[in-house]
Amino acid sequence: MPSADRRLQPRRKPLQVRAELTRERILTAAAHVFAEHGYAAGTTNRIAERARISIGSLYQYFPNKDAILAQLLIRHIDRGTWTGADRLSLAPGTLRETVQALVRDAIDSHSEDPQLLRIMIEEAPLSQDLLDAIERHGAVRTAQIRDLLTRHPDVRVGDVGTAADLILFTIEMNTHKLMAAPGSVPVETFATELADMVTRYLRGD
Amino acid sequence: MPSADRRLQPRRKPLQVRAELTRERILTAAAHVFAEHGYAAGTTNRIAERARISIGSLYQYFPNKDAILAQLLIRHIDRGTWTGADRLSLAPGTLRETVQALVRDAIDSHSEDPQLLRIMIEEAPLSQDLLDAIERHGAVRTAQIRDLLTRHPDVRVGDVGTAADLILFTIEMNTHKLMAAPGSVPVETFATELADMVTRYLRGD
DNA sequence: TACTATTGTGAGTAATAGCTCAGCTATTCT
DNA sequence: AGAATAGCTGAGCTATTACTCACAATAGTA
Repeated sequence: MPSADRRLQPRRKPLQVRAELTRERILTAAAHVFAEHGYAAGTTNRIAERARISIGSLYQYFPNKDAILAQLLIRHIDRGTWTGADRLSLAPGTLRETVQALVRDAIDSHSEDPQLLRIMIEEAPLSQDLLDAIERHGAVRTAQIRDLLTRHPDVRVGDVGTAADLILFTIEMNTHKLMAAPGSVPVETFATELADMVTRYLRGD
Repeated sequence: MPSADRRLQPRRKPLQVRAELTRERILTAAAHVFAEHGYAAGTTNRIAERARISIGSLYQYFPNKDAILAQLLIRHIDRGTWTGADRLSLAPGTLRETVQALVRDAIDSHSEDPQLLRIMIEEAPLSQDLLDAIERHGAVRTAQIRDLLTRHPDVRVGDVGTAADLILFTIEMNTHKLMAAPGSVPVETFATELADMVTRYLRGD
């Protein structure tokens, strides 16, 4: 763990303001390009063109194409769009309310840029470093939910760890499918049913 | 629907036995190569090399790279690995037994070559034709499950259509995750919990 | 054996995309 | 102002890969 993957590190640190701006333009452009064309067809030249900077500048701040998507993904995670439910560890409430909040947080995290998120989830060539980071993050969330389930009086489930994994993944993937599709299903209905399923499961028979 | 996507049609029909053999070798090799290297890195030259035929022969039976993966996917669907639960439409039994059978069928369909299936699901560049075929197939399955739910006396759910979508997708994705990961979770435990979740949901409060 | 149709070959082509580098411009420092 | 540093440029290099085509080999037929 002492030596991080150099292939994801920038080759130059932006010191001046305009440099930081350039970096931002690259990331913004990349988000648009990846969302629109997908990862493979989202070429670095296209990104540079959209950012209105030269291809050379792009490679001043990102050592390779993968690093750009990695940065976008890390930002998304850090920004808390995947961790919006942290507060739930502390907040009380009925089981149904709690689960509904989980579902709503998932929907929120997918609302910002569903297309980009789809690309990152489905097409990104994830490096081991990035996978580890995501894995660690997932472990934290699972632990939080496990605590929550353990504490809640209404939860009656065999193994709390398995249950935490199961409901987190189920909520995440169903939400992903819901938001990625072009409004084919009424959001409210689906969200309610999803919350119902999880709630009934956690309550036991 | 009268004009199928020509880009997926072979340019020559195998008439002799050795030709059919060659075609088979290509598909077998492609399955291995895609599973091992992924779709992008699974080059046509690598496939030909593994099949021990020339790259030219490969392009005699498949017009392009996409068509090879498409053929593998179509085979998988036709082979019934995704339709193993058809019999459930007729078979009676308790709700829990029925759901458990659904889960087991899903696991079976993912057992054969989980890596290849992962590639096909996550990395395949699906043509519209192929998407339509999958869509149609999915609609059939959903209809079957909807019928099943409608008929079963123990099912108490608001909208049967939404419920069918929800449980099919949930079972499919959870199974996919379970089988794609290298035995990180005990299969039996997870399968039981998954079946429990779906069963409790369908039974209503 | 001679003829034809089918099948197989693999060096080579065309297109694409990630990425470099020598030189230029802008900003900061003294 | 002049020097030093930081930032920017974009033509083009290098590598890769899907795919072609002129030809060779094999199988079927009489």
